[in-house]
Amino acid sequence: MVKITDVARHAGVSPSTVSYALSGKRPISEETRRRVHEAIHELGYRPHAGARALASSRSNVLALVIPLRAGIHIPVVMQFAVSVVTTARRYDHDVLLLTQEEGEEGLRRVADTALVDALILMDVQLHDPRLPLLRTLERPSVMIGFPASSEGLTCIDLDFKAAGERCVEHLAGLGHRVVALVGSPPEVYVRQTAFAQRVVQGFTAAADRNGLSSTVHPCEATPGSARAVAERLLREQPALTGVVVHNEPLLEPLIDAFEQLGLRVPGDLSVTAICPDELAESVRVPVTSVALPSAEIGTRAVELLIRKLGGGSTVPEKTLLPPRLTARASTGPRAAP
Amino acid sequence: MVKITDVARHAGVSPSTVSYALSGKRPISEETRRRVHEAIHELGYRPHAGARALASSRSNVLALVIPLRAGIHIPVVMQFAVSVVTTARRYDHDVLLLTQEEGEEGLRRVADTALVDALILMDVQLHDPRLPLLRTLERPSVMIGFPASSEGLTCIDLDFKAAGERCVEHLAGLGHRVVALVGSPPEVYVRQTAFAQRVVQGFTAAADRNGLSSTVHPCEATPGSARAVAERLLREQPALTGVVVHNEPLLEPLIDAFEQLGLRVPGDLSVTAICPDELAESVRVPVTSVALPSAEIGTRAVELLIRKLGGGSTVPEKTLLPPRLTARASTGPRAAP
DNA sequence: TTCGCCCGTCGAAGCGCTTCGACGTCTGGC
DNA sequence: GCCAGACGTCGAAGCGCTTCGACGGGCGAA
Repeated sequence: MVKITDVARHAGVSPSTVSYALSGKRPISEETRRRVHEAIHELGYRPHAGARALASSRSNVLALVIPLRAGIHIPVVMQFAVSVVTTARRYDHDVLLLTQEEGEEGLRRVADTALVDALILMDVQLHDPRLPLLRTLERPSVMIGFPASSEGLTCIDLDFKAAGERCVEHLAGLGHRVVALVGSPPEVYVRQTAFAQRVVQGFTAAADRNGLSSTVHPCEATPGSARAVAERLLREQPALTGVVVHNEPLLEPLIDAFEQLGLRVPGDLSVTAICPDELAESVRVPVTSVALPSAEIGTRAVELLIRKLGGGSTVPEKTLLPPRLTARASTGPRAAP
Repeated sequence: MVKITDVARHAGVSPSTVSYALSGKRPISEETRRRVHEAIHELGYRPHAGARALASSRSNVLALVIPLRAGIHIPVVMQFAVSVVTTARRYDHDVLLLTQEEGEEGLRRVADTALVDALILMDVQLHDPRLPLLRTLERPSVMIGFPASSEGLTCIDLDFKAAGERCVEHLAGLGHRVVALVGSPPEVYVRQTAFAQRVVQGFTAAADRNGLSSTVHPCEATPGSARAVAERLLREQPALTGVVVHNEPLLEPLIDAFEQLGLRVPGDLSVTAICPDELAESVRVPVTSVALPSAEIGTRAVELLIRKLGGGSTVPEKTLLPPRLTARASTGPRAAP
């Protein structure tokens, strides 16, 4: 293994000079810098990560905790993870993958052993048991999603409340008067996952504000339940003409179910969703949707963390990404009664 | 930060004794071990990962390289990653996540900086450009999938050739004489991804062996192309009664397409697939399938790596998991002509 | 011209851990 | 009863890097 002393000797300087030439933490003459880099290149030198971490108390590794529970859409998690890794690399960091399963002990382990410099958590619940731990940990963290109290923590997410509102307002603007929200599986609400509840809040608030009649239906993510909920909606709200879907796997089956029940989309029924653009576009009838910008959230989360690690500047505790609605083929004006 | 000398002092022993009590690399008396563990617990001691890595030249971290290219089924990748992380933890290792995008440079970086002890690669191609690199790297690796020549490397995967055969034989056993394979998207073959080709080989070989008439159809993973390929199959092979699907996202749409074209599954057409059990069971008509055991492959891959790291025992270069076919509702005997 | 200061570089002191050799103390086999 | 060897522990020497204080030379200000 080639080490920093080898490089130093080869370049005719001291090891500390090599270190400074690499980190830029002290001024080094152009000439010396060049020789050092030449030596590095010729010898194929790579600094030893462990030694570096020990001496600098920075591992340049971020922890990413991914959820693996029921009711979360896997591709979203994956896209998110990829965006975190990609962004981390731009800032010269790597990403350690942890599963939610390891729980608080896992967080404490990677933080306390200095394996990682900072943490990113997904799938935050309203009263997440990890919250107190994160506050005591001496390493910065960013959470995707908002707990009930984010005091002293850093959170980022799509503004799901505004997203729910945005969908309703889009429908209201098209003249729809009776709307329904087909939501995430019941267990997601039971766990009090913040984002699901906020969609409901926004949906309901906007419906009330606009004088619409509205209902909310948590729903399993199976094709069978798509059919069931479609039938139920038509039975209970015969005048229904607008639907908001916040349940990725259900989107396509639900539209199928409505059409099989004789409703044309968007002729008889306008459908809008909160989901990744990619999904909204791949449905048979492209769906008007508020984008779930997982890649952007991932990028922003990493950037927040890097700034926190950089010290100096403080970062905002809350970052809410404004919803962006794209009108597609699945929504249209309410047919004349 | 509490360090090993603190623990040593608190337990009334020397730091080396603490180290040995923890690693078990030298005999320590029961009494001393107890005192050491008490001290560790009372002080909340956690060994510093960097220091440990530096002194022992073992980071206890594995690299996992995930693909993010088109044509691979995301949930499979995710399930795989989760199983790798979970298994790694059982052997006291963590997992660093890399994207294929970083390429060979990424592998070299994490290996040469001693950030990781070993590597797991997914989505291996027949003539994968990373092969020569892996051979020169001084760290062990395991590949998911088989390149053209695996000389000197360690590979593991489902035996896709046997899986293709198994599907055909199941159909042949039910009396079917004309079969078709609906495969992965064309780009997967163009890239010469090993597993896709092996399915074709097995499928064709078994069909020939059994005297069946057969065709192969690479296919995009979009609902539209499901319809298209279904129509084409019926047009070109009117006597078709057996289909093997090796394309996860297409499975459900394809069955839908066949039924919309007036074919009952399994009445008129028997369908079998190579896909995760979970998917096969969630389709409207549960599909007879050869399981894609991503979780098991992940587990086995980690275990191979751990054994390689342990030195001593050598591991097999090739591990082929035998296919396991589960008969479900989508296949039945060929109707009397 | 001289003083002070910045620039560029060096040497040495760790960072917290593992591991090697050494050493005293038992034990058991002959 | 003695020696070989195992057992249990210790001290010290690094692992490869960063960082701190120091220092000589050059420059501008006085």
